[in-house]
Amino acid sequence: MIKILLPDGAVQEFGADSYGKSFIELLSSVDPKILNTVVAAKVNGAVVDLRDVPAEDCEAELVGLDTKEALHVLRHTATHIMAEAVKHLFPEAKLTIGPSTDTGFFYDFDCAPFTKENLADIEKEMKKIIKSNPRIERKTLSREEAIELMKAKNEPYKLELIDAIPEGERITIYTQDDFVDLCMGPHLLNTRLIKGFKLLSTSTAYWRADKNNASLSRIYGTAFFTKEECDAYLEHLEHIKSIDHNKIGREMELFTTVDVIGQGLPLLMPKGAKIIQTLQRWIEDLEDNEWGYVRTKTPLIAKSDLYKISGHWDHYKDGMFVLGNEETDKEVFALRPMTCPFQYYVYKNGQKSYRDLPLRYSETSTLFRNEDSGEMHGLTRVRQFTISEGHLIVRPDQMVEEFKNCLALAKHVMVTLGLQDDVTYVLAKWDPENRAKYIGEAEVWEETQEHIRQMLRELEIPFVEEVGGAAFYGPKVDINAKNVYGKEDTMITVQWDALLAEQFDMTYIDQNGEKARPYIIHRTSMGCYERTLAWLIEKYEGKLPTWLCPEQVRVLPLSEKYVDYAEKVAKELKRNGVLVGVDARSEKIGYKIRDARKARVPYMLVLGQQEEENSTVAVRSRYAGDEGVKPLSEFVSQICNEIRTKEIRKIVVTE
RNA sequence: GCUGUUGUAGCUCAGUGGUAGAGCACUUCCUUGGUAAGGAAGAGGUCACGAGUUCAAUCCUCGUCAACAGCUCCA
Repeated sequence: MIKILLPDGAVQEFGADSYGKSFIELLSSVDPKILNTVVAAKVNGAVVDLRDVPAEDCEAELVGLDTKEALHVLRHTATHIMAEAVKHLFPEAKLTIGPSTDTGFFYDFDCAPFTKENLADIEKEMKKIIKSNPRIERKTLSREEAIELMKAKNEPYKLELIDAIPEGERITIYTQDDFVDLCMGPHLLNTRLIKGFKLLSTSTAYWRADKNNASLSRIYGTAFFTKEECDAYLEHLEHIKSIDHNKIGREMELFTTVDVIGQGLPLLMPKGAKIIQTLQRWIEDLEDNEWGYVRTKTPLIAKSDLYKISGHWDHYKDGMFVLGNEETDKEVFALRPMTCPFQYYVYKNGQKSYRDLPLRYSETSTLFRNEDSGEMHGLTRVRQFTISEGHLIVRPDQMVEEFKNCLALAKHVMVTLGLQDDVTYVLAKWDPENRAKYIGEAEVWEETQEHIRQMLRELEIPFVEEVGGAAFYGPKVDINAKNVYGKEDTMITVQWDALLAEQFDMTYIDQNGEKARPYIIHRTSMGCYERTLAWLIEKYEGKLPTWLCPEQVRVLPLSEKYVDYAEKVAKELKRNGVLVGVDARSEKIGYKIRDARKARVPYMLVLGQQEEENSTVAVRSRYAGDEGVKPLSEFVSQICNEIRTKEIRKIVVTE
């Protein structure tokens, strides 16, 4: 019996006389109109083509146009149409792969790179094809037939793909017009469903994502069932561009880059530096005063000998900035890419008792990593950056509690920054299938991971688990965040390390008077100040919480005769720890308000509301609109309170 | 690191084989107490850097540096 759940909610059953018929035929027998509202079928969770013949004991639902799966089908078909258009215009282009993605589709061709003009031509050709509404047909071929076909079509990459298909798996091709592609499907029945599409960009990509392979020309595009959705998405892309930290961070004069200084070396300007200073002071005080950390300050460079002990010299030399020449110089130095061994030697100064532990070392640590030249991006991927790095040296019996506290601190930081809902906590585990990569016993790994799992639950932190992501010495928790383009970066990490203490011969004297190995926790509470700033800018669209703003209030005298008064007000605010600017220029108030908005200043005080000085001021808030007229003292205490409590105000976009 | 695009005034961008333009910003003066632009005048650039071709290069060629996008990487 074949059961199909129809769009109207009814279940249609088909008996033996319908066996061997495709979904298309079955649905047509019920009502041909259904085929205009569905694009695929779903059997046991897998999306299958309507051209498929269902099994005799099959239960299927239909994939309607409003589903995520349908969009993938649509986009997959769109990328085929694009490939057809490319083949029409550039017959020499060789096909490779062209999948749909969550936001659109792409196709990689082996041919000369495409230009913007090419893109417009290809789009035109696609429109022509869609309008002609070609029949999209599917054929199942034997391996030999498929090989012969692709040989005849002169598609070497497709031959390679056929080669990779496991023996016994069905090989299908889809055709429309003169276009043939090796493809598993499913695809649309009707190209006219593609009502809105747009080719977005070109780039290159390596064949099979391997940089030793041929460089292919890729075209990105997106497609929707309606033109409105497509337009809305394009608008969304524009919006994203307008909140990219790399754009508005420069506009807001938070940072800049300079050719002669170098790649990945942004300059933090006064406003950007102020924000980072605020973050840094907050974190340092928090760690030292409330979480029991002690501070170290260790060198930014060290002899190569140190890195030879730590293993970096052998495994990470390309990633380090080396000072000097190994061949000719007596001593060679390198800028540090991490702080671990430096803090280990702080620990190793003097014998430690079990009573000394845990020792929580923290350092606002500047690191240098010689990233590949194409990797740099704004403030998120740089060659010099500063993190609040810490190493906790603890007794094994203290490990769980200390690890949990590190997670709790990380959560506190995220919550205070208003970012807790935007991050993913990842428990990176070992891979039991690949034991060679890890050190230690399986039971210990499983036990440790269960400890961490338990901690995350107790702290009410939602998390995902990732097999194989652990460091070789132990599991870790990474706190990841996505930028506006959806790219994920690690913001904070807490790592369990029961191993390195041995490599560095770190010991303490236990209760029995014997030498024992401590455990180590590597952790950050603010992973990278530069990256965090970038993320804050994007999250708040440049409108940072007041306590982080480099300028929290701007005083705007309505005319020059209020300038003195404005300065008095500014002084009063400054005395209360508020970062304040005064705009004394004599242009119309409109200019001043525009400038303050451009600088994303949370509050504006418009002076001159009343004849009598010191009585009241008009308060405008970028976040909450016009707050009206109130006594200055009331306003001062309001904003001071807000800064003290690190209140995250709800953002109301008024621009 | 790879591929492509880009680099002209503080910003956004035009433009040309015969050593440069616009709008905004800036400065001065006038005007104006009120929510994104009142008027007038002025100042500003080795056209990223270096080499080559040419009588002549901002423009053409090559190299370098940097920015952007994608890929690849991220202990």
